[in-house]
Amino acid sequence: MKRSQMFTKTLRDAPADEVARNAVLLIRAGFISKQMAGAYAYLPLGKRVLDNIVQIIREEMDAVGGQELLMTTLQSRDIWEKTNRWDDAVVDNWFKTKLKNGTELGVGLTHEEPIVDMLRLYVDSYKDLPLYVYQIASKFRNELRAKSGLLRGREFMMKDMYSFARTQSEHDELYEKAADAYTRVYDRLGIGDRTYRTAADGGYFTERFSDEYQTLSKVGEDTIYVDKTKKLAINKEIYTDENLAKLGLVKEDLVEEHAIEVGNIFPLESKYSDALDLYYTDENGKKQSVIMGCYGIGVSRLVGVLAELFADDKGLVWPKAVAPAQVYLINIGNDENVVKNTTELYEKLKAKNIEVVWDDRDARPGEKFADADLMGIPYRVVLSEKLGSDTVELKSRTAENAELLLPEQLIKKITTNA
RNA sequence: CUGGGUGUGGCGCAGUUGGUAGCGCGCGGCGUUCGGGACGCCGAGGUCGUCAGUUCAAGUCUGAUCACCCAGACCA
Repeated sequence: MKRSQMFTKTLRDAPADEVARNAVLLIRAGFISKQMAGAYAYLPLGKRVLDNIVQIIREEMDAVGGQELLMTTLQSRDIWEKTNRWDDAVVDNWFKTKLKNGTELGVGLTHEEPIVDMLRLYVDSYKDLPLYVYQIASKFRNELRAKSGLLRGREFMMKDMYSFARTQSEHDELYEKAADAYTRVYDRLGIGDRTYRTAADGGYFTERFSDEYQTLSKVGEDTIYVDKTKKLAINKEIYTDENLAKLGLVKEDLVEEHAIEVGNIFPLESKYSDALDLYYTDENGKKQSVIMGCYGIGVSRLVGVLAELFADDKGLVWPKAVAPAQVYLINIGNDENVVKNTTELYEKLKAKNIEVVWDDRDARPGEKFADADLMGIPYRVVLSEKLGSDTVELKSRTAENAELLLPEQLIKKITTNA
């Protein structure tokens, strides 16, 4: 993509109505645009990051047998009444709307009810189970207070998966398989080393513990106690001697940390399946309850988490796995040969399927460097008269110094490291 | 929802005791520049969040309202 054709621009000043680092940087760099408190539009660069994260999650869910589908945002009231989750006194962050004829509808804040209700048509026999289904879609929650940029919005992108098992032990297997998939997702996103599986309150869903995935960060809303050796943690909300014993954690090994919840998984037992009449017939012709689990990842929140975590005083620093492009290509000056060589390199990189933003604007070097840094593209490549016609300069976003290479060496280096 | 704060060209801000709006960035033109956000000259762009009121006169005072930010509570 040529920079001169991108419709977004970078901003020198931070927006006045944002304080959160993730929002400030993402807006300044032209990745997102605020529509209202808690609702952000994704501009081309931000959309690419979001898509890259989505793709990683999709691959890992598919790898454990997840089947992707897409439910509707509009939800009918009656199924939510069956589980007693329609009443605003019970679930207070609903967005609700009405049909012209007055019928009340819910705007999807989660999808247990509609998914279970829909599956009644397809799940009859023990032969139809076990099953994982998931979707990646927008969720709407009427939070009393949106805050922290992408970390807590009213409209956000979420991956929600649901598992359906015949027995508790089969469920436990599915649950752990999904947990492993979560670990792989966070590893691939570059936050595996600071993300902990964290025992938490099952909340509305279950008497058992749920598991949150918490990424250490000083801006996190949650307080957790981490056992770094065991790679486990416990949320402050259930931090009692009794629970520590249950989890096999020892107080002396725990460190208090702030963290951002980047995922959570819940054992649901048969709470929803029973309430919505989803049963199966076993080998003996007997009606049995379906044991469920649900598994959420805040996809758009992850964009914010990565922006928040991987940034320096110059701007964003994307991990290669999610960066909107791998290379920020810069020609310095408008010398005929430099432009010609840059054009050739640009075409070569594209031919190798390396995503590249070419800053072809008639701008001064400092401005191009500043934008390359602000946008956080992993590699910066410079061509100039000074370097001569067969030399290009490569600098990684996190490196202090640049190195000089031949164009072919550059391509080789990027393709092997990318 | 409770408490605190903020709304003035596209963005970031200033605006004295009420007297008809100004700066920086950005934008358009010309010229000089060209390895870390250059410089000069010229130019376009604002019913001061909205509504109502006080006043000869309101960006400035009063009331209401909307929006946004922060802290807390809330977040199944």
